[in-house]
Amino acid sequence: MISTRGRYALRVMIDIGQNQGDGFVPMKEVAKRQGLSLKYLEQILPALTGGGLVKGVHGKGGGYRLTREPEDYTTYEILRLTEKGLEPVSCLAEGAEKCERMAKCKTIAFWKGLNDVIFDYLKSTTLADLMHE
Amino acid sequence: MISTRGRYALRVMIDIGQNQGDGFVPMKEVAKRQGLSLKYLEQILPALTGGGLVKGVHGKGGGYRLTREPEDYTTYEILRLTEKGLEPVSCLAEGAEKCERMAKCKTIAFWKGLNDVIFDYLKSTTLADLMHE
DNA sequence: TATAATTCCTACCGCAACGATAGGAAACTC
DNA sequence: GAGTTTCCTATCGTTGCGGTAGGAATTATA
Repeated sequence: MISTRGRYALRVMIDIGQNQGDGFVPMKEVAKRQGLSLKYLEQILPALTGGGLVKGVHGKGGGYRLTREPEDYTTYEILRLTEKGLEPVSCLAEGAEKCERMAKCKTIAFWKGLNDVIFDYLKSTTLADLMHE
Repeated sequence: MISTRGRYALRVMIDIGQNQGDGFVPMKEVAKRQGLSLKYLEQILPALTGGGLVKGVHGKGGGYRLTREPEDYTTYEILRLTEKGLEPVSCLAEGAEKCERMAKCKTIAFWKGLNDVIFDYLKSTTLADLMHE
């Protein structure tokens, strides 16, 4: 289940892309436009700047800008940075402790297959696709 | 994220299918074979009998049997009965309160698309596929 | 009829994550 | 130095997860 963190991140990225012009978009405005809590968004955005998806500048006249063209972001990377785990089952997650039943597990291939269709979909959709919806 | 309820349900269904012969499979044996808590499984199985996926008989010599052939179960219906919600975002869930932003929401089509690839995958995989893994 | 085995029902519990709210520090502009 | 904005961290109430536990109802067998 995708949480609000990832969903809001997507909406924020769209909003920035549509409003940045050649300046910076302050979160205060995004929060107002999107009807979201500013304080909550402030908690999400450092993950996006940390991943290099947006550039944030402090102070008056500051805010955020995309660092690339919208068609060069996949939804996968936006969600990966903001969600705890995108994998549909915990044993496929990154830092998962190895399951000793893995070898004879009859369901693991099935879960990997599910993981693949999800990741393929997320990697094939760009921010530009969402902006021009 | 699929929880242990759904994952265990899948493993239990496989186990029953492989061990039922022409009798009934007691959960006690399944729990031992699968290394799972009997008490926890007892909590999951009523959902499956309620959905008509297995038949449970009480008492000595009792246990569970599949009600159909393994190729006639999709993983979708097994998970649907045992998981809270399979939808990747809450606004697509069954009893979700309607979002007033739905009309101008730029992400809803994206989420529906994700929902579709997941459901298609789950509906195209049968219990027999898992048993013969 | 008694006993053992099995499903089924319900309550409880500790833990972690979610979805924020809040306060303030740091950085930047004018 | 005043105002604005990002950034960092702490806190909080609620909910769900992953069980444990006890016992009632049902059935076969001795």
